[in-house]
Amino acid sequence: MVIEQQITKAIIAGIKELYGADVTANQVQLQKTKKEFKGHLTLVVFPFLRQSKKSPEQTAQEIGAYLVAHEPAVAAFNVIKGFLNLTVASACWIDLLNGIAAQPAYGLTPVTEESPLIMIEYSSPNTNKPLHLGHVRNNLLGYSLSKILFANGNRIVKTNIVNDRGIHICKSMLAWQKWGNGATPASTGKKGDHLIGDFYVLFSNKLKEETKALEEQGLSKEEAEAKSPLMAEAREMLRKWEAGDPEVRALWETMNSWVYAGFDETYKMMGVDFDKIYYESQTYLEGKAKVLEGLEKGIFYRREDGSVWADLTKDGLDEKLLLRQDGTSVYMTQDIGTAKLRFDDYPINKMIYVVGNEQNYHFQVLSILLDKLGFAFGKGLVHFSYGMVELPEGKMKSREGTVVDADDLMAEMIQTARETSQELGKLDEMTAEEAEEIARMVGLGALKYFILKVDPRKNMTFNPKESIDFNGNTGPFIQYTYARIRSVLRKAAEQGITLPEQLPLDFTISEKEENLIQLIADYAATVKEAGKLYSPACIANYTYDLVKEYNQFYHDFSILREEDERLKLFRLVLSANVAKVVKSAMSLLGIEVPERM
RNA sequence: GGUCUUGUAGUUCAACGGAUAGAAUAGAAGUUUCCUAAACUUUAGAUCCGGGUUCGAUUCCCGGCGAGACUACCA
Repeated sequence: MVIEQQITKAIIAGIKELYGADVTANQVQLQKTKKEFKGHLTLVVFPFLRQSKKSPEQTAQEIGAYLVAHEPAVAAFNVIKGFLNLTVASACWIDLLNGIAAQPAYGLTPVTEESPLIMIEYSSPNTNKPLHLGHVRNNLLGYSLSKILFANGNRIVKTNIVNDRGIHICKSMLAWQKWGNGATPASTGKKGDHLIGDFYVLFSNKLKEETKALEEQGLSKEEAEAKSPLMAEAREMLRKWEAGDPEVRALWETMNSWVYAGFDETYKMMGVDFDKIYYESQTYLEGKAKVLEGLEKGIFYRREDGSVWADLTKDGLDEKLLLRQDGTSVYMTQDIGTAKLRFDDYPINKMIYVVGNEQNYHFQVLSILLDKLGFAFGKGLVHFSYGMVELPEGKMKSREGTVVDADDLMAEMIQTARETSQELGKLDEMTAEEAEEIARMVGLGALKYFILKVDPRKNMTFNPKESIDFNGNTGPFIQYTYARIRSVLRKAAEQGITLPEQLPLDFTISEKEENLIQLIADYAATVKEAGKLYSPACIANYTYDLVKEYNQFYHDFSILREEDERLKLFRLVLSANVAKVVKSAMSLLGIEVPERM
């Protein structure tokens, strides 16, 4: 990074001197040299042909010659077509490594009181069923994004909005009342969220029986559902809830508390957390008030049946319902209320919603509505929209029972990690606790890495079997490399070798090693890019590149057997810094790395 | 129908408008007196189709075709 800036400056000066033209740093396309060519950095000279009025080759030759003569960092150059490949002096690379070694938090931007405050919402579960694979992607993306933005020098508030009210919860409650026989998490040994989820499924099944019977009498699906006594009971329960009926509220409180206990367990296992949790039961009234306020100001309008709407046809969208004819609020209304509360609570500079892409339209509308209502942040809200997770067999369908449960999934991943380790005899010398801890890190690392390495916008296929592959572009492979480096460093310490804080600059290292230093140094730029693009995938793929490169390098020789003491120390320092960067990068993904495995 | 997203090796993923489109996996062939073989080496294989902009297009624009999501008084 520093080297690039230095050379960019020299190039600008060179073009000024050679062709008398002024160019900006933006026009200087200095990129990493491709592997198959000699050199570290490549200048694309096509943009400068206008100034030089010469052929690409000749222009590149002239700039190259100038740089070698005037810029000490450039040791040599070669020209291929319109590409000027520059070789940077070894001493520069060692100097760069010294600089990185001296910074414990290399690549990370410190956060101060004055840093921008970003609120990031993710997870957002319903309280009527346990978390599934889709939530897993959401949680991992949200958590990783918060770490990445923090690493880029932002203050972060992680938040969760729990959909704790509505007809869906009433369905679970009703089923529990009717057929639950007083079951509790304690009495059944089930996690609270799973217990409630089971009752929700039970309700759906009973309802299906009922509507099926009605449909056979000639009613349409909608009519059958409208006439179903069970649905009527559920709706009645929701009405009572809204009216504050003490009995319904008490049941609601109890059942929600079971669910939250279950969620907490899942979040803890997943390694995600929140700074502030909002509940829709506490925000929907706020939203209603805000909508009525907008109605008074003439931003919205009321239809004859009493329902309240926003006309967004001028914005190229449809009309949107905000309050039902009975005055109750809808999803959008609640989001308006939640937004208001949040901005009352925190001086937020930017709001990011991590929500699936099926809600793209919703957030488009929300942004416009908030703007119309006079919230300064409305236009700037970010909907971090991610794609669906599919299975090799196709989409997850709750109706067909193909939904992958988050708890089950994590348990399976850990179990597979455990079995694989046992087969390989890796855990023989460890205590049971150590082995279990490593199985946990590896199993979850495999899951997290597999999901985060994919571009968030894209739909992805999650293959549980492949994800825990210990080869290739996977979490375990990266963890393994890290553990191996740590092992080398431990052995070095046992041999009484202490790593110098600064390496001398006056010895030669191989081009491969120079490339590796370059790759380590790229970490800082990668973190910035990930912050700009909101992309954990960026970090993941970088980490794999680094680890892969290191493995090839490492395979060629034995560091501890190296007889040249200076070279040995250099390689140890190099390894230590690879480990440092890998650990830091993985931490941005929310993945732990074991010291041994 | 409309809006948005997306289309790259058999498969899963990469590629600020730059060189011969990278990896991984599955396939084929190898490597262990070596700090952890969960590794490494070699090999074969892809940009949906048609136009346009450009010195140069997987990338940007237009038109097809395919996939997905949304278009609820569900959340």
